[in-house]
Amino acid sequence: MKNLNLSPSALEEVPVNPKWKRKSSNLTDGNEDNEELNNKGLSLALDCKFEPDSTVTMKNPSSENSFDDEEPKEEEATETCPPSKMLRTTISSGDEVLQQTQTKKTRVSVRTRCDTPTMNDGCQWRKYGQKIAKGNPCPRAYYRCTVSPTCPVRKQVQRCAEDMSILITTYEGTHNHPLPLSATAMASTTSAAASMLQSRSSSSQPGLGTSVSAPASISPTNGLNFTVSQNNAMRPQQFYFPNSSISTSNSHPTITLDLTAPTSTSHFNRFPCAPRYSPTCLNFSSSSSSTSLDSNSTMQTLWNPGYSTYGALSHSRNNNGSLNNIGKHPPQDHLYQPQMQMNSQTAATSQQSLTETIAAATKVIALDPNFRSALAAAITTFVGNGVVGLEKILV
DNA sequence: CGCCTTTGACCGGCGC
DNA sequence: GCGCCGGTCAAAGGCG
Repeated sequence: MKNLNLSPSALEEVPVNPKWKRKSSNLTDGNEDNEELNNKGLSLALDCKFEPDSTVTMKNPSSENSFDDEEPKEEEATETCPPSKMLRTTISSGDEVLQQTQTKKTRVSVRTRCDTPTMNDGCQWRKYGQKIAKGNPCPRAYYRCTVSPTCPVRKQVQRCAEDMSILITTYEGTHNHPLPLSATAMASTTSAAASMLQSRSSSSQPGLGTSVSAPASISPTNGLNFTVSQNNAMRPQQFYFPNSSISTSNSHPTITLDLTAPTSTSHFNRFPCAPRYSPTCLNFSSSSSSTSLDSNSTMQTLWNPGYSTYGALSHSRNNNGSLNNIGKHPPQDHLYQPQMQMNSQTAATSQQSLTETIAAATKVIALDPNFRSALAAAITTFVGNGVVGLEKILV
């Protein structure tokens, strides 16, 4: 069995620019906290496990095709594979597909409406390149996470060619360091989504006590449906991610979380009350430790589409969403959260997991109720009142 | 002065 | 083998 354990030691594959080390030294304040968190096992690093012996692979030709037909934008925006590539993937033997999955990093692409160059996800990024991608006049910017000099996480930011107001942020890799609370919303969600994507190739995850009981599927309404069960004692949890997709590119399996306003009313049929969120900068900040998803205020602070407390702090000289003063303890940053917000129903279960071992909680962060809550947060932030509908879906 | 962004060059993968 | 393209590097310049 091969595990792609994204522990810090396993993440040395990314060359480290010496400059980052200098930079990291400036983050001592934050890192000290991080180290403390590490001791507490509160790292957001995920165990991304792949099960070679799994009979479930990434391929899902019918659903992918159906999706691609309905949302062609994804191709140019998130490097979704062209038909030829997809064919190459889908016709490959299971071993080959799996091999590719193991050797290629999973990407999580988030489509949002954002007026600013990048959305503020609470993490600290350094731009290291910019390219004009084919098929899109808007340049694609490349960022590295600079919170930790060894952090392998990278993100690509690009405007949608069809709609300049849509910002496509693609995350790759998993943070190998604790994040400030303000960054955990996005990090957890993307990591969870990536893990979910990877879980599609795994029918079970021994040791985690969590399994994806059914492979994710693409709903007729361009949404992601997938079910996660835990410990067999927990009721299977079904997720629905509207406007989202999974793409198994030959190079990078990508999951796309489309958080933009519905381009088609059918996309949000499950969220009839969904308001059109503010087209302002996304702010993946959170100052809340609420345990209820039913609270609109909670969701408004988590992945707040408007400017909240953290957003005001982060508008420094680089408006790319990075946090120059990340180590200066924004009001809520000291409140590191091992868990994302969760609804009351899942709180008990997740807390039980936490009490077992924090390490285990870290591992299951993606497939645990955290996953649920993180994704729920993402959804509910943008659908606002739709949280009720989401709750129904999740239950 | 240190750190950042910018930007052209370079490299590797992939398709033809 | 060649060219295209995505991704990365690194020098140069700007900013606080």
